[in-house]
Amino acid sequence: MPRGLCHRHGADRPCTCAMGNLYRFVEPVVLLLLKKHGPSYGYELISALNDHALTDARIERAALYRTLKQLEDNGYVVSEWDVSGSGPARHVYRLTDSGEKHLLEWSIVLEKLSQAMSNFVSDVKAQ
Amino acid sequence: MPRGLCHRHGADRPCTCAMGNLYRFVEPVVLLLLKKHGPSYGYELISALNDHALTDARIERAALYRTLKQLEDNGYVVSEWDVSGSGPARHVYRLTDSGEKHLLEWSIVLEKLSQAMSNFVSDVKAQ
DNA sequence: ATATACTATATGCAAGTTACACATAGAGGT
DNA sequence: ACCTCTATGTGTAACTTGCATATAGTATAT
Repeated sequence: MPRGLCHRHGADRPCTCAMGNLYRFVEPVVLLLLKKHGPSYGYELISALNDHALTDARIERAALYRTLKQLEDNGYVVSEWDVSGSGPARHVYRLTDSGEKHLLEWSIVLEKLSQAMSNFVSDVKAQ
Repeated sequence: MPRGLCHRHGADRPCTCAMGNLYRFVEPVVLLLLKKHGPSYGYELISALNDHALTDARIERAALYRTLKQLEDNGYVVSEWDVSGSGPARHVYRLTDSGEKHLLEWSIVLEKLSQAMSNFVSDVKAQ
């Protein structure tokens, strides 16, 4: 990061920049974007990702490309090269059935986590 | 972890075990416990921590001791040694004013994150 | 006496993660 | 020739973490 020092938002307000990329939940958001908008590629996903991200941190390109590779290694997406358009070839990823299941699992995990966080916040406010 | 393989819950249900310790939000939960129950020490905190954790993952002792040290390095807690009881000395931590502020910052971050996750879950269900 | 169980704190390390920088390359405009 | 935009990746030092290990005080049973 380096952790604990945010260059983007400064020291004047709390932000999630001190959390790692896993904390930014890149994986589930990519899975959802692929489900909602169909097959896509890194360069296109990066802007959508920053619009739909769960935290206020900017998603690194490097993190996204590595996440996509990892998703493919795990069988959650499959990819092919699109050389039809002009400009550099696009590495296009498509969600698999396994990936859809994985998205639902993420949904369950995040629903519980959301509730737990909400309870935590109430607990803090009650003090 | 190793990430992506949960030995505790098996492969049959989604869990948060594949997330790292940062994901388990050890820091804010420790801060809240110290605020609610007053000064405490690692061995006592570890069980309370596992009861109040935001995720279903077991909090590692090593992670807790390192978190406590880090909190002290950042001025969010101060510590002293309690040698009054029987048994080994206890490293007792107490929340500082700065630590209370930090807890409130965490609360803001987690409130936003909770809402974002909740929206994400609705979005998944809408598909 | 000695074994073992519980309390309590902490470090060592291999494996994994990440923020930032860097490398590569196609196409279009000036 | 040079710049800009599109597009995909890798290199690496610094950091994080899961698991094992080290240390040590006290109590209870054998």
